[in-house]
Amino acid sequence: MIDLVYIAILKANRLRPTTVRLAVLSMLSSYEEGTHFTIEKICDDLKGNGVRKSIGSVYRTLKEFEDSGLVIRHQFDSIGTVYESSTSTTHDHTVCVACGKIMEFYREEFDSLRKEVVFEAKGRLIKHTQTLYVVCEDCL
Amino acid sequence: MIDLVYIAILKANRLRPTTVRLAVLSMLSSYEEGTHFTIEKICDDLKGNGVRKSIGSVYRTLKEFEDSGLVIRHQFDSIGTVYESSTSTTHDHTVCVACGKIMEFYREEFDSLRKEVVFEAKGRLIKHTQTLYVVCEDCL
DNA sequence: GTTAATAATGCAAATCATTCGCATTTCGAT
DNA sequence: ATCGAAATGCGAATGATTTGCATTATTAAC
Repeated sequence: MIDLVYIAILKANRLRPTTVRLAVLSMLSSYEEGTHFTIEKICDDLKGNGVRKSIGSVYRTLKEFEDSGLVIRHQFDSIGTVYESSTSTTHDHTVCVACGKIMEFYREEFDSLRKEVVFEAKGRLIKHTQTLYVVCEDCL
Repeated sequence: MIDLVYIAILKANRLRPTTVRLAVLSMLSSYEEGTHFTIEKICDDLKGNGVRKSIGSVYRTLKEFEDSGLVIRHQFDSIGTVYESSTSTTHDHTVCVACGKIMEFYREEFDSLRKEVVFEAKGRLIKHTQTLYVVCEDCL
């Protein structure tokens, strides 16, 4: 994809198209959809492409991207912090406690139930997290 | 409650009944059911009772209690790490993003759905977390 | 009850991920 | 091209948690 697209994305989120943001954004879109990545991985991958950016700036950038809704941050037990590019579809995760593999699942019924719970509590739902810690098929 | 009971609980979990463990266990059972507390709070409360224990030991103790299933640890966004005494009923949480209040909810349907998801994935469910970040009734 | 082996404790230092301060550089509206 | 605002790199600071180790407590065997 060409820079113009990334520049447009950044501008749409009121973020100046700077070298760090463009580099990170371009790296993110090189990842397969549904990939879960760490800050470390981004930095390493950038380095692998000859693009050396300070880890502090990458932290700042990911936080901006999170605030803008471009990425979602997850904190999984015993795995730590990972990000994924945000897509239109909400989904929850399974994490294998044996091999660490992260997978996604979606069942509309969960959303309905969550809405009911929040409605009954007279609150407003902002976001949710649901993670199933499992031993995956391969590890059983 | 008398020490003998705490001693029995600890022994049942293959933990020597030491001063730190007894102090923490007794403090935990002084909390109302469903209370969510931090390591800090435990230490402060102990201090308030004239019982000074090193925070390192309290960390160790809570980890042991977690391993034994006596307490459950949660990591909530923007709230951090809190514990609660474990009860027989599983439940999930709502966290108010405005005031930080933590509440519990339970709907059997969630458990059924989770089992289905894991069954379909041919895995084994170890545990799960589900948190609804909301603006609570009081903060709306 | 003493004793010897084992485990727990306190303390401070170490770790680890993340944030921050600030001097320097880049951006973008004029 | 210019100037103020925002972004960057760097290393230092932070905060929560863990760890090493010397000291103390606990337990099981006598």
